[in-house]
Amino acid sequence: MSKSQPKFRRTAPAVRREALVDATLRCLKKYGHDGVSIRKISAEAGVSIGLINHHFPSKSGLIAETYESLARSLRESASEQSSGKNATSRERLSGFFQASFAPTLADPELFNVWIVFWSMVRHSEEIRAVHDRTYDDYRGVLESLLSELARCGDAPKFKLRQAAIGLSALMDGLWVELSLSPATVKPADAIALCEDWVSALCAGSFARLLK
Amino acid sequence: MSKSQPKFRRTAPAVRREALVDATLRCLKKYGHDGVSIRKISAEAGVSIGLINHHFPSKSGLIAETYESLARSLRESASEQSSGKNATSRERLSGFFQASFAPTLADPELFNVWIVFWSMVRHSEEIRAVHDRTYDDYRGVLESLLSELARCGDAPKFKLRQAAIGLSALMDGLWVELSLSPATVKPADAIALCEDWVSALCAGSFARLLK
DNA sequence: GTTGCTATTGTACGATCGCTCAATTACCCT
DNA sequence: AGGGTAATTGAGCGATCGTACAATAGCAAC
Repeated sequence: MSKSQPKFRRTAPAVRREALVDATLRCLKKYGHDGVSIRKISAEAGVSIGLINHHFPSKSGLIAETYESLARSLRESASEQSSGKNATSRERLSGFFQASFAPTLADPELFNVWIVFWSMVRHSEEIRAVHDRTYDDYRGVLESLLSELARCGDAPKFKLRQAAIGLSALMDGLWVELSLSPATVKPADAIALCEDWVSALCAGSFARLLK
Repeated sequence: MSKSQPKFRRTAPAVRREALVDATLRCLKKYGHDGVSIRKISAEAGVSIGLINHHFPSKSGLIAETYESLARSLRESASEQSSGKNATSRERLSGFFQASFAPTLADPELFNVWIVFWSMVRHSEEIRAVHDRTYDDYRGVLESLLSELARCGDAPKFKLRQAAIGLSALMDGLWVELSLSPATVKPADAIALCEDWVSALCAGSFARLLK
């Protein structure tokens, strides 16, 4: 009966915070909205109930940080597939679509996590701030990809921001349908619809987007 | 001190159930996910805690019926604006867009209600059944509107189902963005993007949708 | 006026919730 | 080796949750 094992291990706050954020993400995937629970998250992380409030001011603070972390992770995953050096702007967009609707990102579990964040935007100031930043960044990525189209002469001049709003809406909507109705909508359908949308943009078929 | 007022009034089950469904909808609008509470709903309806479980087998049964009721209501609202007798198929689609993004339907409160339903699709069999039925109906309305386009010769032959999936995704996504980022996306933008999408469809610019 | 049916009430129960805080103890530093 | 720091624990608080169930009472039928 020697004291071979310490009861717990002290960890640098930054590391612990990240571990708690990871556990939160796993909980949201597993339980959906019911996963937003200090008790479930601490159990998932293998720590005591009290530790979370030592590292985070409140539950919503932890959720907000998880939102921020996941958004960054997804943005990086999708972006790295659209950053080929020797690719045309159109090919980069295709890569972005492929990555966005690959099983890793178009995952029903991830959708459920996102739903939890969306449901908190209206009532939590912290979450809304993260959402606004996240959505700006996302639209910015799309604007950047679309602006290359116009610059390379592949498309007529169009209203960049409105186009990005439209494309992000199309992608978001397809992502929702993929997650909620996987039997009806397939990833290949989603990609085809996005490709067609870009083709129509290049063809100048979106009259109200031209300038 | 005469017993002028009865303590409560007995009501036909069908009427009471409808009143409870209405109260549930008001609660979801007010409190979002926190509104999914027997106590809050019964307070909103002005009845006792126990009455709900007398008329509904469980909480999720009540939510499912509220989902069904709201979906029907929204579908009817949007459809009646697209049923002009002396309208072209294109005009009917425009009416559908106008109605769908009017303040009454593109309401952040309604979005929050919808989010609650979406968040329950994965873990509740009852809710999933309602979702599947609802989404089929919605896509059916769009397919019907789009099929007129082709029939009237306003558009080349295209894959009806895929087109409906694409248009419903675009509309859903725009509806999400309108609700979550009302400062960035305006109803007029949403309508314009939908109109452009239909125009591109009529122009045959969606190569992957043609057949 | 009386009876019967049942819609309705409201208490009770056990579970879970977020958060607090004093006690504990792992680990770095000298 | 031993002391100081602070990461960690876990019991406890008050609140809320969904559901069960026995008691109550509105209302229609006779």
